[in-house]
Amino acid sequence: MLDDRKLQVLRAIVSDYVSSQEPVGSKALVERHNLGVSPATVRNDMAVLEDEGYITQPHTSAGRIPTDKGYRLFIDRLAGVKPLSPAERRAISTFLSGALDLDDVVGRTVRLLAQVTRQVAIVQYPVLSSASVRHVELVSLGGDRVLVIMISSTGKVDQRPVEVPGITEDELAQLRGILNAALAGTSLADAAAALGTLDDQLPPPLSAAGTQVSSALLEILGTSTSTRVVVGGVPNLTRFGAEFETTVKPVLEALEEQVVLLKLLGEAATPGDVTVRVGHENPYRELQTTSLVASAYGSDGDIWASLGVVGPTRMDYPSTMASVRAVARYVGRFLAEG
Amino acid sequence: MLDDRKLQVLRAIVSDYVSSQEPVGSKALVERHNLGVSPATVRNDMAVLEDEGYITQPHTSAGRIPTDKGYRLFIDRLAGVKPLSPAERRAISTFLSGALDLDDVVGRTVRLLAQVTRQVAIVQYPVLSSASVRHVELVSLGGDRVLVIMISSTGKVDQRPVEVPGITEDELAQLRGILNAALAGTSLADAAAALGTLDDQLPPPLSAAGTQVSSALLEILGTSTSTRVVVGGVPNLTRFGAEFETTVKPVLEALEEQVVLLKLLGEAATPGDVTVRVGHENPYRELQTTSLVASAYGSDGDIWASLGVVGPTRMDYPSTMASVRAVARYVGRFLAEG
DNA sequence: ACTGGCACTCGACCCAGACGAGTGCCAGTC
DNA sequence: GACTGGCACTCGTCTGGGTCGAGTGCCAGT
Repeated sequence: MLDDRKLQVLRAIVSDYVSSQEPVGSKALVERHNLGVSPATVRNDMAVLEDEGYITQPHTSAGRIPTDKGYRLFIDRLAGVKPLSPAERRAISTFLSGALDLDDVVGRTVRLLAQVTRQVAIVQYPVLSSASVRHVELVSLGGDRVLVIMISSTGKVDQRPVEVPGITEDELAQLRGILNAALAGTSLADAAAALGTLDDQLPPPLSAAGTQVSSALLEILGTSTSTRVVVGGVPNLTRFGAEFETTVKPVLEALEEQVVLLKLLGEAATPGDVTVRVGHENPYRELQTTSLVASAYGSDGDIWASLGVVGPTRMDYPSTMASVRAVARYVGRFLAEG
Repeated sequence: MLDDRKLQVLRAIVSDYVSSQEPVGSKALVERHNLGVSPATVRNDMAVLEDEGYITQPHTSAGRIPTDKGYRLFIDRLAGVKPLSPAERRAISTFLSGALDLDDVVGRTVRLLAQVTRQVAIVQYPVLSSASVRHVELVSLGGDRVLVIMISSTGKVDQRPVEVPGITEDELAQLRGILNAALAGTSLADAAAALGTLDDQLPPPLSAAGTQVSSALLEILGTSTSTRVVVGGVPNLTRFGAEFETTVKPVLEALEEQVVLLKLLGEAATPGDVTVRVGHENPYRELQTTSLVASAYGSDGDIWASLGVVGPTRMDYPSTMASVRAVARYVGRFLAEG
């Protein structure tokens, strides 16, 4: 059905179209890639590829452009891995040195990814159900208010204020000790359970406060497994194409929806490997004119979160995939050491 | 020079152009606003207004559009305050109820502002040199690493890891006590000074650790006076106009530059009042096709930070200004109570 | 000081024609 | 049977000319 040369033709179409943004015809194809056959032959091959749904014509007298299905085939079977340029390699291996804290790491990562891929970059804050509670802190805010702080083993800090009428500093210290004894070192998943049994065991003067505090902690644990994402490189969308209001607006809207982005990245969950969703393979209508290239990152098969880029379906998949993979690996390694 | 009617003509031009986005001619003006004079008269007035630089013609056979100078005059002398609609009023007074923490407050604010103004909203995290240190916390991360955490009276939490070789839990507790005794309750500005004198007074076993920790605290104090900004409503830029690559891209780029945004908002520092920068009044070239409407927010003359919106110069100034002012006031009040 | 009238400008729109890239098909060749 | 050269055909893009009309500036008249 699809012999070797037809695949080669498809590959040539994809690569020409990606670089020129214009429908590619048989003659130009033969000229630029030495296929060893005449334009007429290529035309026949193209007709077959079109029948099979891999390419399409915008209009009768124009060249062909790849369909989503065509890109898919290209990615699965035709894309060689394009090695990173030395400059990119260098940028990736140095961009995190000197990072201050987690915010800084994520911020730098998103900027780097946007820069090397020239697409919109999306980075999810690391979160690990396998992470553990490092420390719980209770701080009196004066009056009846107490700030509950939880620090996880990733260095992430969450806080939440609660109302605890009439608690003394001593009681606070006591409660702090009990909480840390019970929670410190437990995984985030176990911590929730531990909190449940804890409530009953508190001495009466603390029980009211304990209920308040542990419900705050539960909230923190809850939100802490669905973290934020950060987006960068939005200006790159301007290279998207002419149709502004119709094409770019939905994408911008999707990018402001944390929930959508989280789901999107969440589904790209195999670490080490790069997941690509081309156009309509994407479940979100707003993003069906785009492709997502994403990868999970983590350490030793332990997935922390995902990152990736979103761009027009006509993107340079080989190098984008290479960049995303490289960045994901590097961030994983950096955070594991850090 | 500019008699009453000429000003009225300018006002009419601005308001018509803002709503129609198209150059407005003398005839249409007379029809829509009952100026009581003929188109020819209006034309004469327009000629004067054009001489003075308040309006301009895109091309010879077109109507007039306001210049930046025209908008400026409009804002200073002609814009009546447009009262908020009941729906807006309601939205503004309820959008913060149930906010969880500072992130949530800022996030909700930026969304609200973007929604009611239909522009790009920018909200700066509250920061107060007049704020004080609520609490300093040191948490051992295992090994030689210690996490330094500072909580300010706004509820903002900053952290930074430091290397402190061979410190014991006891010493950590001791240091924590000393630091809190010295810093808790002092303003962020005074805290830096207090840290300086503290170093000398530490008992020898703590002095090495103390140096590390206090330099981390100084960093936190430093960054804590120049906080982050959050941007929302970017999809609203699609209503900007046709010229995409040339007009919108620079704006998008500016919006990704935290530094630029901070400076921009920083200059809009009078609380309670709304500052407007029209087009070229703006120091940043990327934003000279836009207007900024901003206001500081705070409590009792105590400025915490600023918020505002960025949009095309042809925006509805009266209602945008009303919305920004209302939101700024409400957030200030909310945070003061909260 | 205002108005009605008039000549003028110039962008927007429409139409027709030329151009050319690209196609599909077919008969011919290796 | 696979490939090729040739050819008629399609159709989007570009160009140029012509019309239309909104809007202007100016001027003479009230």
